[in-house]
Amino acid sequence: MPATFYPWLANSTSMGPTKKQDSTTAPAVSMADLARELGVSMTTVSRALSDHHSIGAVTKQRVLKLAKKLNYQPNHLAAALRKGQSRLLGVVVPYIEGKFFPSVIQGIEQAASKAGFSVIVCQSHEDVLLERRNVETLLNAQVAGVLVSVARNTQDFHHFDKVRSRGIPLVFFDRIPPTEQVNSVVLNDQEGGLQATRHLLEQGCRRIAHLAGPQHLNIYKHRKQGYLDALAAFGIPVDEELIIYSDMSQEEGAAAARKLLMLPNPIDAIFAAGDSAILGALQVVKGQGIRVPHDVALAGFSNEGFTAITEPQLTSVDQRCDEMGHAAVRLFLELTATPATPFAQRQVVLQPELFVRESSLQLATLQQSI
Amino acid sequence: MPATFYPWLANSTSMGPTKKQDSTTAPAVSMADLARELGVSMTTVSRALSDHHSIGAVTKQRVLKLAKKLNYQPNHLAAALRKGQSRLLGVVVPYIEGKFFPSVIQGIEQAASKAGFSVIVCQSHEDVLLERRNVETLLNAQVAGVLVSVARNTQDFHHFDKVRSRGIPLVFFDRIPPTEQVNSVVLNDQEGGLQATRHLLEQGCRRIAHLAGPQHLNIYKHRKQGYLDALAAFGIPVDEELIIYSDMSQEEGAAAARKLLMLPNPIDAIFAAGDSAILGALQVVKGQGIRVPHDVALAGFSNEGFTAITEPQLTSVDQRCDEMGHAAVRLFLELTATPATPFAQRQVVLQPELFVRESSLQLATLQQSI
DNA sequence: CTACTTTGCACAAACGTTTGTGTAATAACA
DNA sequence: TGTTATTACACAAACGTTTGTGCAAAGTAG
Repeated sequence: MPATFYPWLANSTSMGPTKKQDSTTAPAVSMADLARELGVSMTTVSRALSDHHSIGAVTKQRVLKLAKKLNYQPNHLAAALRKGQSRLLGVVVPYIEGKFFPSVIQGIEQAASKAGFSVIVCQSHEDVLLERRNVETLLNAQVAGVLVSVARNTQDFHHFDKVRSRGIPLVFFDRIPPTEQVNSVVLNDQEGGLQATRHLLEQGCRRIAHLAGPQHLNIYKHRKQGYLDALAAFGIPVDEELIIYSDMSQEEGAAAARKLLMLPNPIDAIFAAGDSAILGALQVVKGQGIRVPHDVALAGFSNEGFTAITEPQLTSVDQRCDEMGHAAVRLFLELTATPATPFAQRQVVLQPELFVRESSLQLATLQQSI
Repeated sequence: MPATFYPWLANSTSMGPTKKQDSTTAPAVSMADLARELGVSMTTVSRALSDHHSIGAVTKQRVLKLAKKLNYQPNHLAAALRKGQSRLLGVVVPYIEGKFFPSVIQGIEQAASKAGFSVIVCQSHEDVLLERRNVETLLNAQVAGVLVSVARNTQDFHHFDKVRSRGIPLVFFDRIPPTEQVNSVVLNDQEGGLQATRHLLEQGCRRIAHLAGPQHLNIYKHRKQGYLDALAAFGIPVDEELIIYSDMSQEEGAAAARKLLMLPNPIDAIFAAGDSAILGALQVVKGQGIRVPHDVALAGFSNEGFTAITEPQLTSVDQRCDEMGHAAVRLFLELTATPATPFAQRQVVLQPELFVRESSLQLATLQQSI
């Protein structure tokens, strides 16, 4: 297939040879070209294209038509430079793996592109230093807004002050600064913990263990609180023996399960604050010949992809990842619309959704329902 | 916590009040500010910062020092505008889900940020129209390069001509245009198919079925070819009955397995060109009480996350996702370094790696090795 | 017919860089 | 001492937009 021809190349800018002698490089057509061709000023062209009221209808049409014909492509850089802000949206996440962050990014990209913004992503790799540098990078790129899920060990949040001080909308999602008053969109983790635990209770379980995550992270604290709330609602006393803390890894989930199964008073369910942990637990439980969900029911958190392919499939709380991306962008758009409000930051709380699967459907319940 | 103070705000630009009366907005310090402060020209400042040879060592030091002190942040937009190219790298992928694309993006982001580029991602959602618009968007953002994995149904590749005609490096990865001569980085799918099948043969399997994907897609064609090559290398005749074509979904994988298990002459292994298909097959095989790998060995392609958590764990060919991202960026960097070469496009072929797991480890072999 | 508003457009100055050219001063060489 | 390199910097013109201001012409009200 031969290289595409650009016939209009000959007509345009006949003043001297092109800058670079590279024959493959086609010059971009600018507003000046349109203005010259139409015999009007650049002002008129610019205002016609942005539908300014001070331009007559006929002139607008002439400009638009020629723009189409010459395939005029606006140089966003120049516009951004002049206006001091671009159509770019900066996103900082710890990493792009697993299910959660890719899905959120997917949601962000979708909503942003609908609003005419492009998304530029950075990873902090859970490193505050990198996170700081990412923010600088984004500011240098003159982004119109910054969406952040902070690194795990970030304690100092001063690098975000620069964003605010430049008047750039700043939205945190999922992982938000614990102390400060910020714009944020988070999941209602407590509600999620409540839903899962209540579901287990409704299935007839009465001795429900909880695999809890690091309590200095809000999400895990809230999930545990939901667990406690559900127990309280059913009038079941909390047995601290049944709450095991871990880093939520598959290995520690397995270890926790082993410990739980050795208790003299046997458990009949486990709710883990993470899917990896419940997966580890599942493997241990099955390995000991204990039937799931017949003897022990299981429920996790995050609704990871693998929950639908284990045997039995795992009940889990869905985090509404794409919805979180959408919400973050929506919040950003609202912030750009309204003038900067240093105080009165906005919070959006998403409601989780429990996906009930085999691992928590008690046969007893099934029989009852027949 | 009070808003951060900017004491130097009082000293700088004492000519009139600030543009906007927004007290929260801090002005960015520009090269002009540095120049004025030091009593030199902007030229000097600019060249000092970019380490130009025509600037004296002492002057350079003075400039650098003040830049640090005032926390000067270069406006990349302005530089990009002047130089006609930014430090942005555009990426177009079909979607950001599953394992593959997020991992590749992760690799791209890593390599790009190391080279001082930011990454801006777009999704085509497998839609040529969106893909086309994405490319326009990226061009408007004045990206320095474009990295693309084309949509499934893209047949017309003219929208990429614009990229080339502007002299912007264009690299395709994984999903590349079949007909054209392009810069690309792909996996050696044939080698992957060969490795997996050969492995099954070495485990003692002799009647190996193949779940093939749509043959109009190169990746699936190549994987099948690898399968055929391996059989040929072992002098085993091809039985067309054992090759089943599908869309590689879990459902069709299951259906294919059902069909295969009904053959009068029983099979002893299945190699699927995708992990979802082999997962479907695994479930059917187990459901019929057939032991894996004892009676039938299984191997898939992509090394998805779930291959390590099925029972038994699934052998699969790893696609070196992050390596693909790195390679794509490397290729882009090489292209920017060398002047545009319309012909003689470069190809990079990555070697896959077989991850052997339980689903293909024959007991017979284990016993032999004792 | 005058005074005032609206409409439609042009002029020119920004935005913050980069860079070709000019030009002193100093150094090197014959 | 005169000629040429070299060093170190300044001037000013770009890059492609946006936008405040100015200024006619046309419309409207008195």
